[in-house]
Amino acid sequence: MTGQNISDIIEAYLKQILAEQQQIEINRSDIAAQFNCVPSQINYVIKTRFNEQQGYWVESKRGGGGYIRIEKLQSTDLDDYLQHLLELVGTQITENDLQMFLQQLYDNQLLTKREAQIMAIMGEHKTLNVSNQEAEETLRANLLIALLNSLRYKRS
Amino acid sequence: MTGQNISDIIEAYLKQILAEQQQIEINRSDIAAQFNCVPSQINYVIKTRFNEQQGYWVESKRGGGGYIRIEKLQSTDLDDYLQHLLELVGTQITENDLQMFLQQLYDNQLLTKREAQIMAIMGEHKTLNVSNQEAEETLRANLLIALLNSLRYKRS
DNA sequence: TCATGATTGACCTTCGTTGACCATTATTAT
DNA sequence: ATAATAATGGTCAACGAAGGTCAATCATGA
Repeated sequence: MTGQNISDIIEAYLKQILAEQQQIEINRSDIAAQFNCVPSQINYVIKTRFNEQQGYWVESKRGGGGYIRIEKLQSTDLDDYLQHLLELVGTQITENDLQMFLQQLYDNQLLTKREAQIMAIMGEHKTLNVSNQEAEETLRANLLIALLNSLRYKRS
Repeated sequence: MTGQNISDIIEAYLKQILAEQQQIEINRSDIAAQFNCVPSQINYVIKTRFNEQQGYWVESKRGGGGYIRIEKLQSTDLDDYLQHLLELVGTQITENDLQMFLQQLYDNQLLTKREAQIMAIMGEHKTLNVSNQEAEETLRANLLIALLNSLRYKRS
């Protein structure tokens, strides 16, 4: 939202295209030149903003005629999709990770905005208020897993 | 009341902007420099004068292009009722207690059926999965308290 | 005096930026 | 064919740029 840094601007640029295109294929050097940054910054943007937790699939090829392709994942089968997310969660997640998952669920209309906000608050550090960080992340993962499972089985 | 100390002055400054703006995004160092104080004083002001109890929502990001965003919340007309519920919660609650609270909230149309269901699942024994029963009930109370507080205000 | 709130600064965590070096693929010269 | 070379993208560690935490200290009013 608040694009002060280059990464945010590049993110916005790519997402604007992806809003209409489903997938995009870029040339790393070109984009880097266009936004006046080093090529590896593109990797940073992709890693932090277009990962699987956020619902994107990335493929690339090196060498002459190389490319980076970013694809917006769309769920054909709901159950497969949720199961896939469940696998991604693992046993521990950070507050930021949770944020990404919730955003994705909202984007895919599996949660309302309010539901996502409530879940975000449930997963906040200050809400959980446990001393041990490991325990906190485990607990947060448990909450998300329970949510995903509930979306899987109890649809109404 | 009137600003004798820097904290009051910074508070007044921010609230004056928020009187017209609904939300404000600041750069901690800039504000600190502007009021000739150390950056951490901004945190102090926010913590003591812009917390959730006082109807504000604060988000921040570190690193390059970081920010602190303060959002003014709109209190609902059911604030008194929610405060009353908050007093009832105490520090620990059982799964059954949680059920009753959620039913109340649903009956009063403060939660949708789905939202209540999600919250119930969050508070389940098997979701929280903590060994100690005291800890479990404390945690469950924390979740409910966070929910009630979030319902007290409306984000725009 | 003493309790409470305000101020300060040392140290920490997170996020973004950069560049050196690496790996893979396509093209061109032999 | 094979070997060099050019054209891509990938990784990673160092550094810089925010904001966060916490405990010590100071100030003030009851």
